[in-house]
Amino acid sequence: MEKTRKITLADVAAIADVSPITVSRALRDPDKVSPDAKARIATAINRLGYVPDPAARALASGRTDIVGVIIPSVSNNVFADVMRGIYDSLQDSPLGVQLGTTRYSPSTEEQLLRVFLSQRPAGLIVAGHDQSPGARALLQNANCPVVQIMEVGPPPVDFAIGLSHYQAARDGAQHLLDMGYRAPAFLGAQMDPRSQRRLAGFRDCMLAAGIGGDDPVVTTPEPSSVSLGCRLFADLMARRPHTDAVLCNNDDLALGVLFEAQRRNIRVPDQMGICGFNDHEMMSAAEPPLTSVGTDRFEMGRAAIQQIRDRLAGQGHPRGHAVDLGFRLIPRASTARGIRG
Amino acid sequence: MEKTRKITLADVAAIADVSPITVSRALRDPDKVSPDAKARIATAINRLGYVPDPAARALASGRTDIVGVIIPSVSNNVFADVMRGIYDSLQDSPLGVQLGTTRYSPSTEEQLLRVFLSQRPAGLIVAGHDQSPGARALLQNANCPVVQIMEVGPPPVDFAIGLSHYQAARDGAQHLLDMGYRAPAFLGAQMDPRSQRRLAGFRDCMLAAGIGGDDPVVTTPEPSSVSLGCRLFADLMARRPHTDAVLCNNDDLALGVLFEAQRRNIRVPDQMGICGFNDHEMMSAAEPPLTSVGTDRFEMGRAAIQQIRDRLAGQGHPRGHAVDLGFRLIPRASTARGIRG
DNA sequence: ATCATGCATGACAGCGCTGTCATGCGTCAA
DNA sequence: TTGACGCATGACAGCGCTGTCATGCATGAT
Repeated sequence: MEKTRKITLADVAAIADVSPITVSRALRDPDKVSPDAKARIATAINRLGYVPDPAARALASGRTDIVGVIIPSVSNNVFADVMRGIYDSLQDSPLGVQLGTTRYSPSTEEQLLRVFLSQRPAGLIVAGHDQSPGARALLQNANCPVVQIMEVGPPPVDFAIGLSHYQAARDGAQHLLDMGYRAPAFLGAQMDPRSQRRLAGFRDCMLAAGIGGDDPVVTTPEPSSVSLGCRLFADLMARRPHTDAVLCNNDDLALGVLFEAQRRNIRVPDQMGICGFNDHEMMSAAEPPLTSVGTDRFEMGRAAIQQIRDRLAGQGHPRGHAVDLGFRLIPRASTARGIRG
Repeated sequence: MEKTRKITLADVAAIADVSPITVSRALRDPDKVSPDAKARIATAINRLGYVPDPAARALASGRTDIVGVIIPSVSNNVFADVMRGIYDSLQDSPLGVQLGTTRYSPSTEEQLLRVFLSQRPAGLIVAGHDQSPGARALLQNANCPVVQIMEVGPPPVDFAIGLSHYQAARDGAQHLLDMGYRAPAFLGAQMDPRSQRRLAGFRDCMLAAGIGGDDPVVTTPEPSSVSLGCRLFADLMARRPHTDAVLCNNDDLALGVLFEAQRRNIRVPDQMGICGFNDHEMMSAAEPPLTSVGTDRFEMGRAAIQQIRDRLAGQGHPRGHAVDLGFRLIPRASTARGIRG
């Protein structure tokens, strides 16, 4: 295979009969170049198939067009929706995404942050507010917009968009009580900080209602899955047979609970109420349709990129601002006790 | 906020009392530096918190540590598993991932490829073999390992790992016939090239069995979802009430079919057999558990990165090689007609 | 006629690192 | 003792681009 020499700005400049710097300007700031020169440059670029070298650009300008995205895990399908939002609002922008995963480890997160920052990113998107002190310091001093997604509550480093997981779970739990359930339990897998706060919301709701005594909580460090929902529900019923409803930390678990209940001929919603979290698309399709606390993951991703784009354009939300997207309890048949369909 | 000057190799070198080039070597090729110098350099790096500048490195060396990954869409949860495999085998490597999505458009793919290649990536992972001629030429001349994932069959540009979607679907269809179903249908959403080949496998199986006449295929350009599975199944039953089994193009659709069947009191598997594709984790958890054609998406991602790492180390599969991971039909209750559980 | 002004363009240096070649020194066989 | 060799280290130039400042020229006000 023939090794073709790399095509540079200078090659384009020679053909277009201008200086390299004019070509550079034509690409980055076309208004500053005469229409005539622009046309010649465009022709030359096409003819040569010139593509700018991002490394050289980054070195010379001290900036890149890369947005660093740091999430705990790609398998968690909450983040799949966030990523969709991110890619959606990346349309028609020169920005690219570099994705890193922390595997729920704060030290990995800090290290990743250090690597990403060394590339002088155009922006940074991180999940949550629970960084290590070192990571937080890095974010604080980052020379680019920083967006914390998923959650609002603690003061943001720069800008945050998300919801109160505590309140969302508390409302979900309250819904179970409102529907007449008297012994709700909580099912959770891989309890990241946001899950912890959801659990706290559940606990406070029960406390406020004067329901307590035994421990209605089953969690595990395993990653979430539908099968895990089946198993956790089985454990729960073995340990606490009088349970009449479950608030699940996510929709996968809720689906697993539904299947396991079907297997055991436990009638949903009459004998067992089920409420999920996030309102994944499948919840409405299930039989019976499953109640869930809806969150807008897509919008979190979309708005995060939008904020970065706005900031780069000198606009956007000011530093320290947070947007609470809220949540929506979506009551469905799985918690409609006593209501005949 | 105080603007701290960037820490460079030269700063580290000054403190460690060596020349910058020795620091550079200590980082990239430690065997070539004396233990004594290495120790001093390590101390200096820690003290200063030095992090190399990837842009400068890329410009000087003509290479980066970025692997470009080009997939159709992040929402397709097949790719979530692939990404898990990719991140898993990225552990303990200096490589990073830049992710691009084609949104199923060959021209977007070609453009993305051009952008990625301009960064001189360490490797490239692309989904499938159906690139535009231009994109294919770019891959052919890429100055890095190229891995085509998901599918094997056509000769790879460099290295390919995947399976025969035609054969996998054909076996799935044959399984339905083997279980005694006589009027199977095919349900598909967003028919990308791999889905097309699965459909072909289904059709050829039916043809070979002498089953035909009406058109047992329902597809749509919409992206796949569980709810869509419900709707497509409803359409199918309206149009072709004698259908007694469905081969679904993926597991989401299969789950939707199960729910819709439950809603209509259609007994699975006796009145309706259901077979999914990919064998997502939830299939075994469903009630009844759902038959599926299992594929190893995780391994595709894992092996793709491994191949790139091996190549960079001067090893790995030779150019032109392909690895067929195969598939496994996982028969479960959803197609166990006449067998009482 | 004169000069400040704005516009299009260009010259120059340098971003932080690495490829290449060169150097100094100790070691070992003849 | 001599020269060849391997090892650790260094000097130099340059990767492709952009920030900064400078230049040349036409315009319109004075």
